[in-house]
Amino acid sequence: MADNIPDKERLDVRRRHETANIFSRLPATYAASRMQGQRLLKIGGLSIVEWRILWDVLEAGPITIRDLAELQRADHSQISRVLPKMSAAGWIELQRDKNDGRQTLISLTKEGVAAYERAAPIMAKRRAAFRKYFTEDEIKLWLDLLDRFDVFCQLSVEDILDTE
Amino acid sequence: MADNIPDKERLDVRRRHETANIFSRLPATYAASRMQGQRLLKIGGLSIVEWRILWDVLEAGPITIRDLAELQRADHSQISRVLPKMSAAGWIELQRDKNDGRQTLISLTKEGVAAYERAAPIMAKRRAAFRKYFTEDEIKLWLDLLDRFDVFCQLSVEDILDTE
DNA sequence: CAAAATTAAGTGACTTGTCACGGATTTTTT
DNA sequence: AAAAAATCCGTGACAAGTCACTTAATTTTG
Repeated sequence: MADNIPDKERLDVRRRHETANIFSRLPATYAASRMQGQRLLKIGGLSIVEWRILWDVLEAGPITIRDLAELQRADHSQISRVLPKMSAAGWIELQRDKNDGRQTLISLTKEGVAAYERAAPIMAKRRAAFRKYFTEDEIKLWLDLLDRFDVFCQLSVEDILDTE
Repeated sequence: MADNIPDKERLDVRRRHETANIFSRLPATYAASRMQGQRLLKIGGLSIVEWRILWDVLEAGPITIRDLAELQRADHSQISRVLPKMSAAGWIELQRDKNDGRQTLISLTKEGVAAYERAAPIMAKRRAAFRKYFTEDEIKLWLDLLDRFDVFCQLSVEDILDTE
């Protein structure tokens, strides 16, 4: 702690360390991406969670909450919590599955499709802009890193403690 | 919507699309990483925010809230909010900067160093495990992608809408 | 077939993260 | 030197995400 190195330099050193640490970078980068998404979706009056649901239901619906959560690699509670609001807005219809009474099937209404279509071109432009910043190969490489990182993140506390 | 493609296949198609979409992957991946971090820090009785603060203050302190936030690329409010609790726990000392009365200088107490040292070896093991999953070059490449993605995320709504 | 185990969904409680705004202090401009 | 602008920090309000627990329904097992 009580080094003789000037404060300014210790700050710079620390900044370089933080910059080179993937674990430090991820939260900030994801937050920035999320904020950008929120700003873009605000134009169409959607939240991120709503947008994801509309898109997935449009492409793969009618669909259960469970399957939606799996598609989005997210906890089902996140979806479950937003549905009443989306239903009240008239975007989706919820109906109990006749074959399996535990499940709820989500389908889009015309208003839901309209809500989707308000946001979709904007989000498509975002992806187009993204592809101007990164080549096809770079994206593939990145996805591969994410695949492997997902595996790493499944390591349990014991796995980590047993390292080395 | 009313395609003739079976539901199962549409789900698979959608899953592949989600899997290949960086914007879809980031939230899940970051969430998984954060959860792993939380589980590891729980052993030492720390939250993520607390851990980051302890580490940065140890390496670069005494330091202001502003500088801490900049190091972590996070909003100052996140740090500001946790400090009273950490001060009450006896880990840090807060004192108003004599040169600039707006600023608060954060420094570690002995108990703060002890709290850091309870978590540090565990987190070091995590980074060691991480380096077994990814080579030095891959990490460099990933950091470069993140650097460029950060630039992309700074694009304003207008920038995005002007695309193409 | 009854009992036990699993699964789907809803909900409470929490963490991590942002933005916006106000009050106090410092710095810059005129 | 006074006025204006900028900066630091605290706080309220919110979004996105998790886990743990409950209830209801279905499947599996004995």
